[in-house]
Amino acid sequence: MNIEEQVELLMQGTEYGDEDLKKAMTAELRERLLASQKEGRPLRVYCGYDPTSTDLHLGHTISMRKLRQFQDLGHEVTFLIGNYTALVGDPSDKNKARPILTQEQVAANAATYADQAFRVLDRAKTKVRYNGEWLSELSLVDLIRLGQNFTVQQFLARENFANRLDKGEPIFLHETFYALMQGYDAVAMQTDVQVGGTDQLFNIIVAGRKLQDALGQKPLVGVICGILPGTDGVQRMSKSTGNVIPINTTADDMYGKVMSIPDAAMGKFYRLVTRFGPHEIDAIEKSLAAGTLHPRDAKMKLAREIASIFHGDGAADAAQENFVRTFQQKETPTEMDEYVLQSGQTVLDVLMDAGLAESKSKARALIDQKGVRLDGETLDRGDAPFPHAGVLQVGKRKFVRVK
RNA sequence: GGGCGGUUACCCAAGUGGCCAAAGGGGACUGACUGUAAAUCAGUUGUCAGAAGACUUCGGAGGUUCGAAUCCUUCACCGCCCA
Repeated sequence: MNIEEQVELLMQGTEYGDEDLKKAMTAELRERLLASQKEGRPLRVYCGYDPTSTDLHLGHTISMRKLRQFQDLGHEVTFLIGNYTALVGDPSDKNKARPILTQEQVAANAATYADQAFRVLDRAKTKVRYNGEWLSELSLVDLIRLGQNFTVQQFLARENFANRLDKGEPIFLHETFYALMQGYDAVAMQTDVQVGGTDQLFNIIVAGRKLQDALGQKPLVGVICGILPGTDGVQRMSKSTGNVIPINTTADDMYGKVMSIPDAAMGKFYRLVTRFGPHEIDAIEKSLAAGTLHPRDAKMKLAREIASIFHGDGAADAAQENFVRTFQQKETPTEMDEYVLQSGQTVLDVLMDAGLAESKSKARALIDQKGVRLDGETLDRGDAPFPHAGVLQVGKRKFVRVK
């Protein structure tokens, strides 16, 4: 892959919100890649993760995919665990008071986090480091000196803060330290390239570059990844909006959830979380536009790719077969959970007990809505005894074999 | 330290004494249709009850009232302004 193609790949899916900045970063990246090639020195690339939660979803993997691209091009990638920042408690996506994590919790979270990350990253080529390594060494004086490189106005101009100021939402003082701490990470690791989401634009472009410059290093190149929408196709994928595609789920579920995204969102998914390069994606979009590729097939390709990343080709193919069988041919899946019928149970009892409904009210609603079938026959009496053994179906995609 | 305001269901948010199990939006779920778990349209979304209805819920705890998400007291957390 020549340098131009590398630049194109590495800038795929990036979003700077400003054309000039994007041009500048693209140019600097090109320059860095050329220098790296000439000197035979891999670029030092990193992305930081605060292990505050353990349930990763597809949205979290965007930056990992980007790191992987650097990795595949032979650069040195560090998966930085923000154990020190996590101890402080990041309030940036504050909704609820974030509990301060203990060291043990952070370590445990970090372990599961890294474990999930290595489904995207190449474990053998990844350095794992903790920012407590150097942040815990900083004294108050050091912090003050770092702070001397910034003005309050710079922080207030930051979109994130400006919005919150406008809306009367809290801005915690230590959030300003956050940028400094993160910037110092870049310095401590002598970073060439830092990867992050658009919410990290300030921390990366302003804080990181400025501190490096002030401390005599060449300012890093920021690779700012775009935002992945959730299953609704519009809002950012996030647990609180309930539109996530989790990493720790079955291949079938993952495949199906990807199939449920609106057609319009496919482009972003292709660019942000798959292994496809610019030319392949381009070709797909051209055929879509020309009508030679059916949107459903484009989405199936996407779903298979994503399932394959996390579960391997075999499981992804099986998921695809199941999908076609169940939803396109309306047949029952080959494998399903089993439930042993007990005497005297009503339809409602079985729905509840087999985990197909959370409450009797919900179960009743499902029956009223004609969403409950036994061997293809719609059941309309919840209080009636369960008729007979067979395949119990709730909605389009929940099946249980009742014995 | 002083003054004012806020805390509502999965999320956002309306509601300022009965018509409130609580508007609206998002999400989720179901049905129809389809090209798919897309789009579109319709419906459901506290719990229990076959139903009428009953019970629990609006930051926590008390209180006023025939009646409270709404008024009072107090506690907790948060915001804004002034210092």
